Amino acid sequence: MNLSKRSEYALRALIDLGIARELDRPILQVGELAAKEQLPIKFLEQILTQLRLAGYVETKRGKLGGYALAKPAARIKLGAVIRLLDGPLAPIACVSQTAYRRCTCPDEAHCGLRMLMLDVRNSIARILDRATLAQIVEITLRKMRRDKVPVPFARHSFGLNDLLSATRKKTATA
Amino acid sequence: MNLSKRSEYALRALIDLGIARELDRPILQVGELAAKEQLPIKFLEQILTQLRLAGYVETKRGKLGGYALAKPAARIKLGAVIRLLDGPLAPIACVSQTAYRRCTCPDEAHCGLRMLMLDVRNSIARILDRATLAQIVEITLRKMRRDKVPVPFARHSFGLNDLLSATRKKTATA
DNA sequence: GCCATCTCTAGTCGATTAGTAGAGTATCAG
DNA sequence: CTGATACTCTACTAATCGACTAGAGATGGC
Repeated sequence: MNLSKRSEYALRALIDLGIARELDRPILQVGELAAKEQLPIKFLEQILTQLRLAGYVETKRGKLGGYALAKPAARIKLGAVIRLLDGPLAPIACVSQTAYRRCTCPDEAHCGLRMLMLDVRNSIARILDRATLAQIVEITLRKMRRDKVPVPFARHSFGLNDLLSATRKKTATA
Repeated sequence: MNLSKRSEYALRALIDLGIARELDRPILQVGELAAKEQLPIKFLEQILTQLRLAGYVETKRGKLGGYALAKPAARIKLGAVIRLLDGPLAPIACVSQTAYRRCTCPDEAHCGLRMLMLDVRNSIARILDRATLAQIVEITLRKMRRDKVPVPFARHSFGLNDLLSATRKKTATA
């Protein structure tokens, strides 16, 4: 019943991107993400590319480039992300809704194991297909604030870039 | 979120043993099990040995030997069987109750992914740790009878052995 | 044009999965 | 007591997968 590292890293990165956007830092570089989550940078890069091809993130190259969510966090279902990277949620293929495959048991309709696993798969899918990135981000932020933990990606180091983008934003929304 | 073939075969074999016992055929040979479930015989043998070492089945060697459940089906929790063969139920180690291990995320208490996966793991465990072999066997048998499907392992071929054991049984219970 | 950043392709290395093979040992019928 | 039958134990393997690593290439801002 394992989640692969691939999926784990993908979700952690997406959550970070969601948090960052919430804090008005829509773009993060792969290096920042890797540092914050302690992930191997090149591996994470691959994963982000996969997320890009699937339309979850978009990228900007060159200086001040990076990765950003490509759509509203509320429209990113975590189940779909896991399916993209790890394949079906179902423990065995004969109970998968999205990638059904017959198993070797002689009579599927009366297979006790199948009934049980169908139950498990529905339970997993109910959670993961309902959960959106926005929900996770919101809960995470709320918990961090409640516990007075420093929130990541907040712009505490005011370098030139930060000042510039802050100014740009203010004038834009004004 | 995969169940390994190992676990799948183990559960199918246990269910068969449970059904067989219910039909007064407490002992099945590995060949019968493999034939009914279409499994590679030597692989299944290995798995059954593992189940024996863990106390789920017991064996009789020699002619008329085979495998039988070593305890009441009601006391066999399917979650425990899967844990034995596949390891923890949890999708990631940092939410496992039986085999917790810290993950690399910087702050476990405020990790959104962890909260989500904890939910998933509890959901899986709730099903698999409650489900007993007896329940599965009962449901399976009921379904097969309701649909008038021929029940496996019923003694329809009356060979000498069957007659003998039937007689023995009658005299014993009389 | 320079540098930071993403992009693409390939390779690596160990672990795991799903088996096979075969000699050994216990049991029971006859 | 002997032979057939069935489990037991150890070893091996081939393929796949998971989790990276490496490095040259493309792109964009300044």
